[in-house]
Amino acid sequence: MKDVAAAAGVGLKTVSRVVNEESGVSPAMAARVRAAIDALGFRRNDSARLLRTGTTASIGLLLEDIGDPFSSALSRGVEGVAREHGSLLFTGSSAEDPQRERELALAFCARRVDGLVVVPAGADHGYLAPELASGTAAVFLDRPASGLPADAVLSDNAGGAREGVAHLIAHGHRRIGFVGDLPHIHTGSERLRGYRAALAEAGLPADERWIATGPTDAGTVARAVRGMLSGSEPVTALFTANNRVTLGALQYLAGASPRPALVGFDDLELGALLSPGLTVVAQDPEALGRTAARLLFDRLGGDTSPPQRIELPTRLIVRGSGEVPPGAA
Amino acid sequence: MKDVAAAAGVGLKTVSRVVNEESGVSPAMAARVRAAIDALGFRRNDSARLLRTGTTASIGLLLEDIGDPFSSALSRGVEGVAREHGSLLFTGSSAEDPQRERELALAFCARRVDGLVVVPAGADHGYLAPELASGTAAVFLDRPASGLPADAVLSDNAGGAREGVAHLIAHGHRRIGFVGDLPHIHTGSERLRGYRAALAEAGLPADERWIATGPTDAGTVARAVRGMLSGSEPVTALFTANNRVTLGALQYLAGASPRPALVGFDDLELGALLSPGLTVVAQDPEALGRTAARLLFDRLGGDTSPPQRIELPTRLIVRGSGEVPPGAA
DNA sequence: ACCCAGGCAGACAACGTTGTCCACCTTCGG
DNA sequence: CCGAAGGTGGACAACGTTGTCTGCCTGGGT
Repeated sequence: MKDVAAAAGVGLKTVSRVVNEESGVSPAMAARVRAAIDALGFRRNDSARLLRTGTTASIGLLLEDIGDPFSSALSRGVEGVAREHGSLLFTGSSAEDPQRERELALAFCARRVDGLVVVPAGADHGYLAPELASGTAAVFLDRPASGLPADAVLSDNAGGAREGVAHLIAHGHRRIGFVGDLPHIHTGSERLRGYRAALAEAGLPADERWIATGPTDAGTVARAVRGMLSGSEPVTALFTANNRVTLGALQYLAGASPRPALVGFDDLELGALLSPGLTVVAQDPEALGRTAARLLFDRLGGDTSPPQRIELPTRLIVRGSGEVPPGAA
Repeated sequence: MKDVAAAAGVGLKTVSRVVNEESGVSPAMAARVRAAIDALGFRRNDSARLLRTGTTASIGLLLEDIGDPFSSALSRGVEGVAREHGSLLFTGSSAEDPQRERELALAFCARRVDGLVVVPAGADHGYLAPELASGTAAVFLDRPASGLPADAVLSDNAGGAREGVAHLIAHGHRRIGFVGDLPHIHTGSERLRGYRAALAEAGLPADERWIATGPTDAGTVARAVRGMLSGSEPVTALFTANNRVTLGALQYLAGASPRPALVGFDDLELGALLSPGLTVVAQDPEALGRTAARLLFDRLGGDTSPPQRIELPTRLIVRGSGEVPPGAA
């Protein structure tokens, strides 16, 4: 910028004025400065600008795994809103590792992002308290924060799971397996709660042999499903509590006959094209992302009302996998 | 930082030394400084630090659409490598809009990212020349840059398409439709080239009625497929040139009987579970992302060899959709 | 012709950090 | 006991930009 000023034979501040399109510069002078800018290939250094002005026009998005369809849909929602606000987006994946989550969140804060949207992996977010105190906004997404009063945008996990399981019960299933996340993951425990609620409402027992909460890799899921389908009282239906579990179960069950009925939480890209069709409890991850980002920018805009918890409804999409199985009832 | 120095009763530079774990500070003093840091909840401002040191430890990733499974897999690959290098990741989606791509790229550069990984949407990347000249590294991903000598990491689009179409020909198909991207998109035209090559090798004509290159939304794809399946010489097989087209075609064809044979470029999450199974030409998007990011960090590390074009192989995954259809041959 | 007002340009400090340089104090050897 | 060397802490400038303030110059009004 100094070079530009020298080249154009003007003062530093005049160049700044031209770059920022401030009034108070004669057209002739502005043209001369612009010519110098083009000649030198000058670009304003936004880092310095933002250091001076105190804002960064950027937010951090902390996901579980950017490669997962659910995360990437969240991401799309957040990005759209960030764009509307002229904000750039830092993205990072925690891979469900609390330590990694913390490192990334603090790295974002050290860059002085204006705000954070966090899909929490860890169990304690107290480490963010100093950051929030110093003015960084934060909204938690998909799961609430623990140990910190903060905004959260969630799906109706328990309600959705309950509806999905009730759908299976309505079709005559009495022995329904649940395969889901580790219990310390909020969405996993909420969906399990919904599962139990649906069984309780129907007066059915919740046999612990039919409940698997563990890692969601394909192997673990396959073992869990195999276990539930064998023995003296095999399940006739499965409720799979997230997209990875559903996928793992479908892969294991491919070609199995008779295939147990299956209802999954989260829709899959090709869900409608499978035969039999895949009934799911669908979330709208893009809307989740948008809602969280809007809330964040509201906070950045000065909204100081108490922390909110926004719960978005789920939607049961019935695709005909609820047939009464042979031997049920 | 000033406050910390005052609170600890030491000089500014001493605090800096403690924060950066430099030698030359007595343990007692360091402890006193650390106590003050904790008491005040101080965090180093990396923006200022990076302004002073001249690096930013961040790279920009410019995608077509972060919500697309292909893009998000690229993203995962890039993120992993960035993490290894201690770099943070700016992400943005161009939505195939050249203007938007340019805005984002320049915004990243104004933030002085160390480098860019770009999935190009535009036709001319000359606007990046000044940035590259001033030291920003750039690697193009999935499609090459135009009007700029720069590194590119691509899939073997033509070869993969050729293999996929040859597979259909080997199974007796003579009238094979091609549904793909607009011709100005590099991957689209390369895959079309591969399609034509396979036909030519087999001595088959390439009827323009069987070639559709247009937007890839479900409606357009459905219309194209319908057109190819009607008339006096309907196609007996389809080659769908990317994941969105494949999805659109599958949705349109759901329940159609007899379903034409289908080979798609890009694997789908549930591809193996469809019946009939979906044969695809699979790319490895995560490896594409990793390769591009590695190349970028090589450049940042001082590699000044001439621009490279790295082409990753594709892999034909046969899942039994190549049956000889009635009336073919 | 003179004065005042207003528009426009430039000097200067500051954002928060790090690199350079210097000064002090301690300690050890002669 | 003195001198020198080494180790430790602090003052200052600079990174590239913007906000504030001052001052010049021009034009119009009396």
